Amino acid sequence: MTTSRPLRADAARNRALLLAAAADEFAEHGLEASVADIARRAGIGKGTVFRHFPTKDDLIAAIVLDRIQALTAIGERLLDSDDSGAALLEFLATAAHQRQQRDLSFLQEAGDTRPEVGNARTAMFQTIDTLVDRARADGAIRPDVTGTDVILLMCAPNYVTGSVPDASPDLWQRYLAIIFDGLRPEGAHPLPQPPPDTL
Amino acid sequence: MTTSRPLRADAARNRALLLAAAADEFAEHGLEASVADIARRAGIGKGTVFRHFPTKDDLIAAIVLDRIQALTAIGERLLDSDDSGAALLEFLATAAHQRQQRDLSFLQEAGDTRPEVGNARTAMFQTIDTLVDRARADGAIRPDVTGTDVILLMCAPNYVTGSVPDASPDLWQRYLAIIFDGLRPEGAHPLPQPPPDTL
DNA sequence: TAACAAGTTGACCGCCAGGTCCGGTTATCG
DNA sequence: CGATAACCGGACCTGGCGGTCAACTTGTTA
Repeated sequence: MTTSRPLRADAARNRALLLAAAADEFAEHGLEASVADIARRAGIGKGTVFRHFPTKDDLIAAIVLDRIQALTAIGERLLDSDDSGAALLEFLATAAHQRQQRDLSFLQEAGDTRPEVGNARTAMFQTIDTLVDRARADGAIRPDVTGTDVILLMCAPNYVTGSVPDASPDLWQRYLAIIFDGLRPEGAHPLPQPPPDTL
Repeated sequence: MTTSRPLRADAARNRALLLAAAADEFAEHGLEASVADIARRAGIGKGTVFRHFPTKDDLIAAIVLDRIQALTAIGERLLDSDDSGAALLEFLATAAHQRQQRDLSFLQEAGDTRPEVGNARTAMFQTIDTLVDRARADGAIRPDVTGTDVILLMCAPNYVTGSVPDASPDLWQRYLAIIFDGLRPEGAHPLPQPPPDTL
């Protein structure tokens, strides 16, 4: 973690503009948004983008890393909650709400092969595992679901909602509620397949 | 529906090879599979692809249309079932199983602006609506979910499963079961948002 | 304020995927 | 069997993308 020289004032401003613009553009058009569009939206030249991030994947990784760390922090904080079931639900709500609009499923796909992202992801997975273990121990969720299940399902509300043209921005809450009802112990039917072991 | 001239023998064979290869390639690599790869897989030239389908989107539309119609037929057949809840579950299982492996969420995105696809989609939606109405009338699913909800959720099991590297090909069944448990009346909690009206 | 390093920019490059086209091939029918 | 039209194929075109670079601008610091 060598911080080298401090960034020049305008460079720091441009970097912030760039990150914001990239997040917006990715939220609207998915990861295939072009670097030129991002630069235009940020009001900077395309070359500047590549000065801050040598590769488009590096840009994506930076945003993804930020989101993962933010989510992990929230999950960590929720570990102190009294109601473990409500804590898990709130975590899932935050996760769904954070990445608005389009896909940007930063859980698996994006920014792999970048060790920092992989490490952050692993940390987040561990936090989720703990959150789920507590909820299960308290009987807030059914005994046969695992942390991996929750990790996989946590993207679903946004995905499901993503294809509705004029949806309310809170529509994801409806599907999170339905899916979470499926995670509850009441009225649970046996599951036909074991959970995956590797992610 | 003017059938014009019957296709020449080899042309019909190539068309069949092409459709099969395209379906496989799309299943493996998603819609961004290249036309060149599809042609190579089918053992035909790239020009032949564009002879049968003027545009890649036309190719996609053809496959999507076929899938939609097949699904609609299955749904129609399941309307005769005694157990409306089991019928709905089987329909969702068929839908999830049909489009194996990767995304290919042919419900909304793909092949829009093509009227035939839109019409077929509308027909499928109506069939699903009927299926859901019966299940709800029989108390097999909770009263506050609509056909639109089911339409949106039906892609989720495959999506969720798609990002697991070495998943069992039947893993989607696990998540379909969880989500379907969320649709059941037992232990249902009130939903925070109304369903979308337009699709 | 002067001088330099850091930052910026947009023209430019190579690549790749969709789409075109025309010379060669082949099924079909009288 | 032979003529013809339908069909095939791959070289070619084109546009848009990620990424590079050298000339220019600007924040910084002594």
